[in-house]
Amino acid sequence: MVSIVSVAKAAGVSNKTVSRVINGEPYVTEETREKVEKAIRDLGYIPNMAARLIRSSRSNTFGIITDYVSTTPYSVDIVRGIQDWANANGKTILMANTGGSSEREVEIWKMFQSHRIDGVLYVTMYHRVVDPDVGDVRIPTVMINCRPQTSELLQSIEPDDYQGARDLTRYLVEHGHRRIGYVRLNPILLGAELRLEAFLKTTREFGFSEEDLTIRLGMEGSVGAESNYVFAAATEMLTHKDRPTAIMSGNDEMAIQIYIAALSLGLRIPEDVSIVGFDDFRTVSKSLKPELTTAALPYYDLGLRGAERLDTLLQGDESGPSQWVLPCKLIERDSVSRPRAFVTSFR
Amino acid sequence: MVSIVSVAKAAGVSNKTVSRVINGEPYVTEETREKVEKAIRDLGYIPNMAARLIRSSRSNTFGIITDYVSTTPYSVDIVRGIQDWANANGKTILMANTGGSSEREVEIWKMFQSHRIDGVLYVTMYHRVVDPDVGDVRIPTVMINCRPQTSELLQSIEPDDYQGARDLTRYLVEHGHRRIGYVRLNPILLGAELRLEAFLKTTREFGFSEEDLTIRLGMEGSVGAESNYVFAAATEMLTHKDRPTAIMSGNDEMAIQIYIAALSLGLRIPEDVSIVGFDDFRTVSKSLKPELTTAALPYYDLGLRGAERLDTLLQGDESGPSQWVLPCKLIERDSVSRPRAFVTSFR
DNA sequence: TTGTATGCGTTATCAG
DNA sequence: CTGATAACGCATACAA
Repeated sequence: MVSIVSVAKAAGVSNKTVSRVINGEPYVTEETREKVEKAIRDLGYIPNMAARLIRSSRSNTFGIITDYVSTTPYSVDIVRGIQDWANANGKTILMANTGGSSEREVEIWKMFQSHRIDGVLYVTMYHRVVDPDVGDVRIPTVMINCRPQTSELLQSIEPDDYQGARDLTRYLVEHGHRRIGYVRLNPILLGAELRLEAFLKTTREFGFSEEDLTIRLGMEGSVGAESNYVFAAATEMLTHKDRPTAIMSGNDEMAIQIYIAALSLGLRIPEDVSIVGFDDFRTVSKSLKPELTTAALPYYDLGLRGAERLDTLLQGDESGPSQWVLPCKLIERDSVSRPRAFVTSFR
Repeated sequence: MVSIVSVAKAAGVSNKTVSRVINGEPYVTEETREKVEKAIRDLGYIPNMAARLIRSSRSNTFGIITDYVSTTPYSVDIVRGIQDWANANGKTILMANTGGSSEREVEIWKMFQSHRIDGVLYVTMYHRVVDPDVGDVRIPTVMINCRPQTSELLQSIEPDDYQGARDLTRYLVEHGHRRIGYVRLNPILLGAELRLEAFLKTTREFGFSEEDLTIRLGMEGSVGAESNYVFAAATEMLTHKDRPTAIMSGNDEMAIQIYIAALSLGLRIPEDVSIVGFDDFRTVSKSLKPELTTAALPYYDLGLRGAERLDTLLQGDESGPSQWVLPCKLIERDSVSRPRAFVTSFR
């Protein structure tokens, strides 16, 4: 393996001079610099990070620890956001996932420690509360898409499920819907509660009563082994005599079943039923016809900002909120129109 | 930072002895070993990988280089397979993705080199032919889900799209379908060609003629910016007077649109049209009602086997085929039945 | 502007 | 079985 010494020999200078050139330090003649650079090119020298790290206790490496995120389609964008930031800022990424095992998690923290990682990004697939199993390892950490159970002083950055659901609800109301169905997410997810709460509160603000709302549970059970009631729930809602003119789906994935239920009953979307999703999971939201109006979870930004935040933290800047929330963006597509009854009665 | 020397001091032995214990080398008294292990625990010592690497030029680290894989829902399972293998075998994973940029790719190879990575897993999101942009870096590499353009001696491991499509076609034929529609994948994907070829050849073997088959292009254009004709193509097929009794979809995602097209036309699935997908992209295939019969791409195994293969390669074992293909598994669910006309005519 | 000596945490050598 | 010491590739202090 070609080292700094061999380059020095080839260029006829000392190792320190080579080091200067590599690290762009001043006080090197243009001439010397060129000589060294040529030698580097000729020998194909590439610096050895490990050796560098051993001296300067900054590895310029971030660790990503995930639960199932790398396993699942949803939140990979978080990882992409992190990677892009790391790429742009010369950091390396070490990645590992726990698969839900607490033992494995302790091992991972040790592994991170043994690589002298500068900081950790703790990422979860679903927006949820977690209890990191750090063992006795202590590395600066930013939590992404989750918040710590214990109120430890861990920084976190999360999506604003509440605001997203509120915007979606308003959007429906402003389109004239007065009977709205709601298919709930699995209650074990943080988003389930936040989104439902926003829906309930917002409709109440608009003067809706209990009878205007039909709320059904779509899924329950542990992640990966859920019971799925979405199709049945949607079918039931839509066959009711006072059926809702719009349905709000816990997420985009569940909206597939709502579409199918509606179409199977001969209902047209959006003329007979408007539908909105949540997440903007493109594979689904753009495959549905008409394309699905939904709220985009700020996954990519969560990753980007999280990495950025970790970096400022590492530079000793502890200012800023310890819990940070990023807004969801309403994506208007074609699955919502004014309800027919409503349009008719106001003509 | 607590080092091997501090442990040695605490245990009252030499650093080499500590090293022996850590690496499980023989020739250490049980008594000494326990003394050392206690010191390690007490001090919370964790080995420094960087320092270790500097001596023993094996980093025990694999690099994963992806195109857009970490960006997309599809093939994350490949990464999971790799991670699981790495985890079970004490390897660390360094991950980076090119986002399609060739410049970036060269940088990544350099970065890998500078970390003295043992080997690289080159992973693509879609099954395709690639031309790795290695620069002048040379690291043992296994390609996953893709094959090299130039016939360099790079090992590759790929899914058997042909066999998967053949099995699916047979399945349809064996269920009595004699008029089959086919919605093609984007032709820039390797799978598009292989799957279509299998479909054509298999139907021919069963004595189908051109008129029995309706083949339409579902998507085209560069990845991420495709033109999408699936809904229109399916609608057209299904309104034809001699409409197919079954449709084979290029993949599961496209099947969403086929479902919607069918249902919008008042057709029932599978009674009026049977539908099969490809990929077993669960989020979709299990959300569709009836659940989608499809062929599962062996993503997880691709990752697992790929990592395993790279490891044997690194141990100097060059035997085995340079191109290895893993079968797709037919996943039988509820979107296929015998065609009504067929059943009737044989009663 | 350049070079020399030393140390980082580990493993390897070889003598005890 | 155990330990003293060198060596890995680089950065840092200090000297020239």
